[in-house]
Amino acid sequence: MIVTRFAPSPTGYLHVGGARTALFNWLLARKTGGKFLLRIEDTDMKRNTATAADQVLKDLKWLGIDWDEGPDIGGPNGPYKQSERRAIYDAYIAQLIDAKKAYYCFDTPEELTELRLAAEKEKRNNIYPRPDVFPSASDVEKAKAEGRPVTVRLAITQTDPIVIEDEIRGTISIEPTELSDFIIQKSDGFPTYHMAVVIDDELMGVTHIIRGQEHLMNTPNHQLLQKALGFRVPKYGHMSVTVSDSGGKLSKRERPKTLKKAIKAMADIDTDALAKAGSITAEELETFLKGKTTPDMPAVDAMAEFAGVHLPEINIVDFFRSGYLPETLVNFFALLGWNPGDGREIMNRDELIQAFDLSRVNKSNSLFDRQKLMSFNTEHLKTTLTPIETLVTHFRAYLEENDSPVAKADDASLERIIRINEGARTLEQIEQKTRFAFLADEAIEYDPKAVKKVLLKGNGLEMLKVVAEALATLKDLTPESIEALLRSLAEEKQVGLGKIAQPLRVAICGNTISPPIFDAVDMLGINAVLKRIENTLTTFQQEKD
RNA sequence: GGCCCCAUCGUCUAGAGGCCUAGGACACCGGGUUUUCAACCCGGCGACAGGGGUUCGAGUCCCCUUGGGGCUACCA
Repeated sequence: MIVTRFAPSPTGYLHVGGARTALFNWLLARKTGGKFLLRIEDTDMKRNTATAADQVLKDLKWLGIDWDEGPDIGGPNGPYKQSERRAIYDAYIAQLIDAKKAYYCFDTPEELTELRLAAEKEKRNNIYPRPDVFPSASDVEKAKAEGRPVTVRLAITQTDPIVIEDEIRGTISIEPTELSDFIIQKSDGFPTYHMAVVIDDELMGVTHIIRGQEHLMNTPNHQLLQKALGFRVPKYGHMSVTVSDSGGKLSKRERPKTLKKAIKAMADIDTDALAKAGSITAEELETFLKGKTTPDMPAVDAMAEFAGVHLPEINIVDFFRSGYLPETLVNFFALLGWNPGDGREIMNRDELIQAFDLSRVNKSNSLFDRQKLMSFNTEHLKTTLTPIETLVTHFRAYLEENDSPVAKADDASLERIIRINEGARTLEQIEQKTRFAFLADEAIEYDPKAVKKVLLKGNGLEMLKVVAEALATLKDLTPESIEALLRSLAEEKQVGLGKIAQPLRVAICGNTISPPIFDAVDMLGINAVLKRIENTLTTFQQEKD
């Protein structure tokens, strides 16, 4: 049975790269009827945060990537947090030391830096100088007494090339002379990533490791470790990386970078208010704009919202907040470096699982194209692709996350809203087009451009009066009856429907963008419609005169 | 610098030596539809990085060059 895993280190939100890695492992497991494990790699005590681990789990769940064993649900090979597996690692490290396959080191960080600098200067690889005689237990005591750090390194004694049979890249061979004895236990007693990952994958029965290209050069080390410990070698597959369409790596830094650029371009922004919006001091804002410091993510997000800047989505939550569907992301990520080979692009989860094949994964890097993502979202937003109940659930979650007034609507209304907005690109667009119906009549904000073009120029206001009179006589209010009424009105007045619909639209929505006008009127209800027309007439009649 | 990986339209890609006059999708441009924004329909633009081989025949195999990426930590 194929067993795959996703092993994030909890240092922040789940990002695009991590989600893609998780997805490929998950697809492989689901396709083959195998198991998919989740393991938290929290051996770096300096970087981990407890909430980050929970957030990663939450993000995966939102994407619909589920696991068969993991920190929250347990399993036969737990615990699934590396910080809770210390005893296991210690035993294997002791085993390697006893067998003289690993040895203690007592170098200070300064000494190691010196070694590295010397190697750089001489233009050679930084290979750690292995002592001829390995330090003994008493040497360890002595070093500790002197206050020196104690670490453990693996002795690399193999002379044959290390061969990686990569499921994606084919055979890769590396000379052992390129490899340095690396640390397997840190001075704080924790194993390094290399040690922990090798032991866990063995003990948890992981058969296939699909990971990013950044791990390719770790693999010889891992294989050496497996050999030294008498473990089996799992199958490896190293995926290409995905880079951002705004240039460079798809990294967290993109959001602050974009914000900084946008703020600098705004000549007349109130910096004090901006700093306040981000809950940072004016000084902090200043150093940020000078490029010296970077505020934390919540501050960046808050300031972006204040300034009305759209930040590039990097983390999975960013896509959620921007109104993308998890179905879209899963579909899109899967196609970044893989394709079914039959030309299909828009696929749901089951189709992806059905079609997935490791041998069709590409080797070349790809660019994250947000426009294509948006087009995918448009497709997944259609009820022909995604069940309406699913769309309603996602829409409600989106509305609640963003504190939208539309969240007041019941499920039946949300369903209707989604249906009449078929063709929208994101949930955000649907929300923007619909929120007019959930605001107080007096809270409508008129778009000056729309007012000028539709109401003040020409006879927009007169038409509005006519429409109001006609609507007031309408008995049963349905989109169909409204349509019939407005159409006959247009005919009677010898004008196009637009001459009637547009003023009405601006009157009830405040701008020229709305769902189809008949639905918009119906949704709002006749009383509110008449009230808003009246408000509009009184507000702009004088302005025109 | 060293080691490793990669290379087809702007982007994601199809392509397993003759099915290639290189196909699709997104984007872009033009047109249609239309009560707005979208969506939708039709059409168009547009690529084998360069150079050597191998072969009757190369986008496909080999080599070199160039370009891009990754790694080079007591981070994962």
